[in-house]
Amino acid sequence: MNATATNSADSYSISELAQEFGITTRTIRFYEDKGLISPERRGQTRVYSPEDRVRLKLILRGKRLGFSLDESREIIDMYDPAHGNVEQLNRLLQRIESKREQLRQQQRDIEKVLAQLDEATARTQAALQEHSN
Amino acid sequence: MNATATNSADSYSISELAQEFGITTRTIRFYEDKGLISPERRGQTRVYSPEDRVRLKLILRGKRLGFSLDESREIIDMYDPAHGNVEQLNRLLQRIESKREQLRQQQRDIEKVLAQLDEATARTQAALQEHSN
DNA sequence: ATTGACGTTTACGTTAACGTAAACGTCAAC
DNA sequence: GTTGACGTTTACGTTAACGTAAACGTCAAT
Repeated sequence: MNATATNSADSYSISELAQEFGITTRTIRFYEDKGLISPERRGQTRVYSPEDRVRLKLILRGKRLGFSLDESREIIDMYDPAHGNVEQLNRLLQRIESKREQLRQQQRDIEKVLAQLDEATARTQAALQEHSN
Repeated sequence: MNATATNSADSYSISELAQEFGITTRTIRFYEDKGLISPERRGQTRVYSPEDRVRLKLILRGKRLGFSLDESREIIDMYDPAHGNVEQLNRLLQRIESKREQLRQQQRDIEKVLAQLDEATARTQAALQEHSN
């Protein structure tokens, strides 16, 4: 009765996710190879949970920020309950702060480039003015 | 009389730039191969102007934002006087706006990830609390 | 005149992140 | 019963962005 949701519960096929995020199934399997996603199997077939979907979304977000898959994995791993000892937890806090600083740098970089683009727009419009004379 | 500025005027050697920006000379030559920088030659030796230095800085900024060298080149090329006809100038405005939109997306992404990191910090500190009991 | 520090060119090697193709299984539809 | 859509594994290919090594020139210092 529904074209997109063939399955019973809250799950997705690989091609559903591929289409939703505009990537290929090959890419999704590649992420699995790299240990970024671990879908269940119904026989041979991969079945993706909402959590898997979220992880995929986070990976692609990291990608847009120029993060490598390893970096994205790191950030994702920061999210779940830290199950380590005190030393590990403190190192985690360090890594988090380090990422935070990197992102702040990116924010500054973006501001600079946006300012550049403003100037570029101004100059281009000025050049267009010339043509109208 | 000066250790860093051997040359007469406002110019840099390849190793000076490499050291300043924390990259290798190989990398700088690679950028030249790709047509991103075009230093002058004093005989065989490359001599970099302040403009070359700025271009290098812009390349590295793009790199931090996850831009490819081609994308960085595009942005840099947007900066100089647009020497084309009206059609070209209008296409340039389009590309600029497109880049702007991409950067805005990155800003949103960064905000999301920063929020994630805040949560991660909170959970990690909570886990540390557990250990002190 | 040889040693270093710095520069050069040429060229093969490497890693990440997939693309692409082959060869096959499966299941509903015609 | 075969066609087509979707899934699978296996494996080789590709592009970007450098790394690394070889083999050499140059110039100041010892």
